[in-house]
Amino acid sequence: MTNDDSTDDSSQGYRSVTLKNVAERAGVSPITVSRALNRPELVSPKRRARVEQAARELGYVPNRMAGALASARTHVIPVIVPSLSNVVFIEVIQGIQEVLEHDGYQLMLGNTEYDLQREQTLVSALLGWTPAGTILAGLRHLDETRALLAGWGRPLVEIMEYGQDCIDMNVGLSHYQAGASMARHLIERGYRHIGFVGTQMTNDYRARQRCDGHLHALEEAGLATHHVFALAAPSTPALGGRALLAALQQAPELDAIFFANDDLAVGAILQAQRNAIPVPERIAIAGFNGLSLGELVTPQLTTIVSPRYRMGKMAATVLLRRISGLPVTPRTVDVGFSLAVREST
Amino acid sequence: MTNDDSTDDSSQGYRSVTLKNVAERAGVSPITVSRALNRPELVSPKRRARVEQAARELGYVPNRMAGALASARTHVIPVIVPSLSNVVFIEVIQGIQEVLEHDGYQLMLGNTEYDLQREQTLVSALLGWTPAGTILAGLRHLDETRALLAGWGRPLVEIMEYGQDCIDMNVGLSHYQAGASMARHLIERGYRHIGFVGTQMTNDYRARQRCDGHLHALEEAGLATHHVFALAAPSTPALGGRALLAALQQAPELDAIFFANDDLAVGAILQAQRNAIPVPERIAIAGFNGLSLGELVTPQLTTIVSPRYRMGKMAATVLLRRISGLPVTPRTVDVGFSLAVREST
DNA sequence: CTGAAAGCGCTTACAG
DNA sequence: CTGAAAGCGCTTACAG
Repeated sequence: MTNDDSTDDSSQGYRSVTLKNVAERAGVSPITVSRALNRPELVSPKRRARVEQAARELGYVPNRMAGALASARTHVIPVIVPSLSNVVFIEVIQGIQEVLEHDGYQLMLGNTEYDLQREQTLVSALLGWTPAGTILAGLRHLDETRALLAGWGRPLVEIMEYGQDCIDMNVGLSHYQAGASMARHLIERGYRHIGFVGTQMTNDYRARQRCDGHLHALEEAGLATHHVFALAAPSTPALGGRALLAALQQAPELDAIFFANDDLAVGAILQAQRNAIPVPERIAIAGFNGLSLGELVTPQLTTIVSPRYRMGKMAATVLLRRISGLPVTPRTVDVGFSLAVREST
Repeated sequence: MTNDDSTDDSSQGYRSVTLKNVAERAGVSPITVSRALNRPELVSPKRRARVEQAARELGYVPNRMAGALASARTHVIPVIVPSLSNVVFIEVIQGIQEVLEHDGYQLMLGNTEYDLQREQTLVSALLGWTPAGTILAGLRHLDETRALLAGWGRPLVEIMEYGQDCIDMNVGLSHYQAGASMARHLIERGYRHIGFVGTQMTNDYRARQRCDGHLHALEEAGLATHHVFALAAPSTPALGGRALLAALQQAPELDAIFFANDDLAVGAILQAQRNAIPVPERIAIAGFNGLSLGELVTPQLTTIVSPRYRMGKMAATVLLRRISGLPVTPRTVDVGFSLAVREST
């Protein structure tokens, strides 16, 4: 069923109920309608009621484009992440969304798929919405992107990782330290042949940072550091399972594997179970993220817990503070991480 | 570090490079700039080059608000879903996003949290962006919402479920039939005391439809239909595990449980493993969705596979067809489902 | 192929 | 408390 009501609807040239229509119906000027709707305290109760009724009767929906253009301000916040397949980003987005929505801001989602060139295109397109501020995953961007954002002059939060050199504000954690922390745990437990399995490490430089931290810790302990397995496909439990088997075949001396994330690690545990490989006796398994699934598998997964939801909320909160002109100090926040030692190591 | 460059940046009254600025720099009229950027074939190569260079030098980003207002058309598509915690919606969104982005449309995300009143608020707010079309999860809405959308006059696709009474277009599957299909499978396998476990069934009426279909099939087979466990919290594997134990305690005669989704069912399998409850010998377990994790757990999960990603792509595709004025027949598509019989039943 | 004029729907100072 | 005027940055016919 198509619908052809009220106004002239030529499918493209469709124009809906406007401020002016409401004004006519309420018998006031357009400007009074605008005020009655946006700053009701400035309008007499009587007229306000008339306007509100007229708006309701007409099914008036304010045109945000016009409002934004006239006021040179919007309630749009682009949020640009490298992936949606990873639950981690979903949780961050949920934290952000909750805060934004509470204050009447609309999230606009961009997905770079770990491609900095796509990020550049997205940033440039989204700035065309004259957003009030922006949230961007990561601290690494093309020079062009950095320049664009630096010259933009509105609040910006870079999230996920913590480091120097942010453009405006930064809320994240050190992936290098997280990697080192897990490696030290494995070393303390007595493992001596520790491998690392990651995916898409060329583009996912945060996973690479965890790997680097891990390698650094191994080196410090005088252990071999050449057991790094880098896979091309996106992380899934199934891939983790296959990677476990492949790694054990290629390097039977391995006694522990640190997976770049919990998706892979959980898959490895499930695969080990299928193949009757004792974990952690034959091979210890560790992950990164702290997904709840890790507590349900047997053995339960040792992992590093990152405060994703909280990071999202915090990023949105400092952004909105800056947007409303309030001071934000410090400009950078390390949300940290914690090591959850469970049964798999 | 804050940035204060170029233009006057009073943080709110900030205005950026405009068409006019580019025109001045290129030594042409604004209208030529607009054309050079939007319909380059209408402009002489020489001027076009001048314009493009000026735009690049100035870092010009077109103001979409102004463009939208002037042309009465946007490239915005709101996508409204009931939840982001559920991977299912993420996959649908990915499918949609891929198609939209390819055609230069921007997805605007709304999350109702299974609350029809919130849906109404969101729809009304998002229509203010004068979107080119809309994608909305579900066929049930408040009367107010239906009226608003029916009067709106632009293309709309309702997704996830298939049924009569869509407002404009519909791409989905029958949850009632899916539920019945799984129940019949369990009956064929010889199970006679079959329970159903679902969460938030008051609001998640698609889960309720699966339950209804399941109950109908049991009734047809002359089996008891009173083993329905409705939980209040959102679905997680952990909750599924707890629900399994609770159900077996309350109704020890149960020999099979159909979980409303794979999140719950996978958790139940993992929990059974921990508690050494043989699956399917003591209790058969089935799910709904076809998440890949179901193939990794032991025993592998019997489930119903829904084509989420494909549904998302299809919905976006028919929407864009309608937006560009092409005919779409039929207006409703049943994407179907398939029963994946694995080890857990 | 190029430009002057009008207008999209709203808000912002500015007067009353 | 209320309204007339100007303008936000762009595009759309309409003339040349």
